[in-house]
Amino acid sequence: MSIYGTKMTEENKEKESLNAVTDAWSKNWLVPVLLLMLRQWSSYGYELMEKMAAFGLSTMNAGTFYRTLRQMEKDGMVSSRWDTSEGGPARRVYSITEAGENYLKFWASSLEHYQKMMNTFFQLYNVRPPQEQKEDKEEE
Amino acid sequence: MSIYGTKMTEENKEKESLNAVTDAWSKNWLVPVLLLMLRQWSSYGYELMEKMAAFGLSTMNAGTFYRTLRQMEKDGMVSSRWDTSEGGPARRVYSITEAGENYLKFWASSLEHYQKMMNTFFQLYNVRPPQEQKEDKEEE
DNA sequence: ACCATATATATGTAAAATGCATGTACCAGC
DNA sequence: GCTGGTACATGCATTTTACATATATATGGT
Repeated sequence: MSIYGTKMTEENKEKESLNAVTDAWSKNWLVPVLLLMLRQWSSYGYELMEKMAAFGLSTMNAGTFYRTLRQMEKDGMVSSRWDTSEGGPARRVYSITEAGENYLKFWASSLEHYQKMMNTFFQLYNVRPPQEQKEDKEEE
Repeated sequence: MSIYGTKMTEENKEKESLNAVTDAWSKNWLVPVLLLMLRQWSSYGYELMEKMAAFGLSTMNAGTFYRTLRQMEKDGMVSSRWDTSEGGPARRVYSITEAGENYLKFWASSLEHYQKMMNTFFQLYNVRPPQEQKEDKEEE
């Protein structure tokens, strides 16, 4: 399965720059979405990675993904314990912490600021369709 | 650094994590906002930097800012020429290119996708206030 | 038993991005 | 001459990221 580590064969460049943008989004959303998931059920890296893919966030490679989780634990947003009850290799099961809940709360509030940015962007974007004034001088 | 949490000197933890998030936003918005500005008038780094600050995007340091512009030129989104007509040091004046316009167009369309993400986030965020189900197991 | 595959996590390392300080240069005012 | 503002650039150390690889457990096929 290639949820992770898909290498690009370099023939479709538009798609490439498209991914450049969506990847930037994903990077910002990774932590909050993980916290959202963990707020519902505690879970472990491999499963979270699959859910992220289903969520539409093209995850980075697995290594970085796991390291992100460990970093979140260092930052106190989640805590982890080993689970060997199921068959197969042991799972590191993460649970959201109080600090993680607070981070989510903060994230939600900051989205409003982001909403304003988006509105401002569209205002500026729609106002003047790109005409021939590129070679102007700037006034002061 | 720990984020927004249980164990921190509480000096100004909110401010710290707030900046962590808004900086991530700013980084994403830098290129599209620069292109928006250049679509209106060609301009140069120093002026663009001031406008960005006025725009509310806490810019990175000047060095990285200039490097970003040069990188945008390498990527074909802008083109530049020297302007020595005004007094003072020469200015590298940037103009948006066709590719830059296309990038803006793509950015605008991707914002719609982003809008959906925000809505999904809030749906999940508002549905279940954090109760005591953290210690659940996952089903299959 | 042997081997391939899927599951599950982690790390070594090189490349890329970033922050910070510093350098170059032009001009105005004192 | 000296200082300060404007304008752009680079050197270098730190941080972040991608990519490949390593470790370990269980299952199914031959």
